[in-house]
Amino acid sequence: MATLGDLERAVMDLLWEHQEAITANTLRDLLSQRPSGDGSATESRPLAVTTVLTVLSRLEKKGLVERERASRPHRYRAVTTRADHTAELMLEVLGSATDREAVLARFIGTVSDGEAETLRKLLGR
Amino acid sequence: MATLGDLERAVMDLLWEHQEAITANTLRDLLSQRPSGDGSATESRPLAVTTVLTVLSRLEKKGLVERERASRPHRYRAVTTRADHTAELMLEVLGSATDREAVLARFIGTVSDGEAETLRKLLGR
DNA sequence: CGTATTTTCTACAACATGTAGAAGTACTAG
DNA sequence: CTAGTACTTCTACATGTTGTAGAAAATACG
Repeated sequence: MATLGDLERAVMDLLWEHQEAITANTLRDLLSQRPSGDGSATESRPLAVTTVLTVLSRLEKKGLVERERASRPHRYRAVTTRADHTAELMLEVLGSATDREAVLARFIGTVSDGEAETLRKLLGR
Repeated sequence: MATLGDLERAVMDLLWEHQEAITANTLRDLLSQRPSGDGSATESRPLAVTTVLTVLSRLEKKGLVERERASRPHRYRAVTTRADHTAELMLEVLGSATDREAVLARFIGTVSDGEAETLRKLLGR
């Protein structure tokens, strides 16, 4: 599976938020603003741009990101939307099971009421 | 997330197949029979029993396996069913999304017809 | 008690990820 | 065209995870 590390994840989140392709420098700036998830006011030193670039090429290799090599500071964008990506992951997980129906049963049984309602709507009753 | 390696996965698959708790030695034997997934006729890869034991304690630490320390050759069993585990994973993935509805929409859109039918039944009021 | 079995400790190679300096390439102002 | 600047690619290392197993310790059996 394509499991992402924390930084990779943070980068993808930013790319998913921006429909426009953005540069590594922009990403670095955005990353330095964003608190590192745990809520602690860790005003840590910003990442080196090379760090961001490394992560971006890794994400590119994984097929999650593509870059415009044309524009001088290369611009990067997510290949899929976050929703697509997440749905794909879910399908991948589901696909790994031999007993799909049983999985779906547990899944439905645990999902929130609101989500169940959403699903009902989506499945067009 | 709790991502499993190939061997860990193979061990879990075997434990999930056996409702009875089984020993590391039994597992090793079962593993040596099982072809390594890729279909190649790679016969016999006799793992050392310590290897299996290491993997089992890691899985125990991850909370996926529990062991009966009482019986002399310890016996191991999966804590949850495979279906439960898979459904949990799916929920975890879904939970990581900010736009749950969108994810569910893609998910439903991609699931096979049969599965959609199953879901309809499961959600059936 | 001595030996065979079982379990735990310790170790290492390979890979993934976070991190970034060094070195190379290209673009712009003179 | 040239030097300096901006950008990209290479290379490197620390840490953590997983596959793999020998060495050492614990336990059971005769």
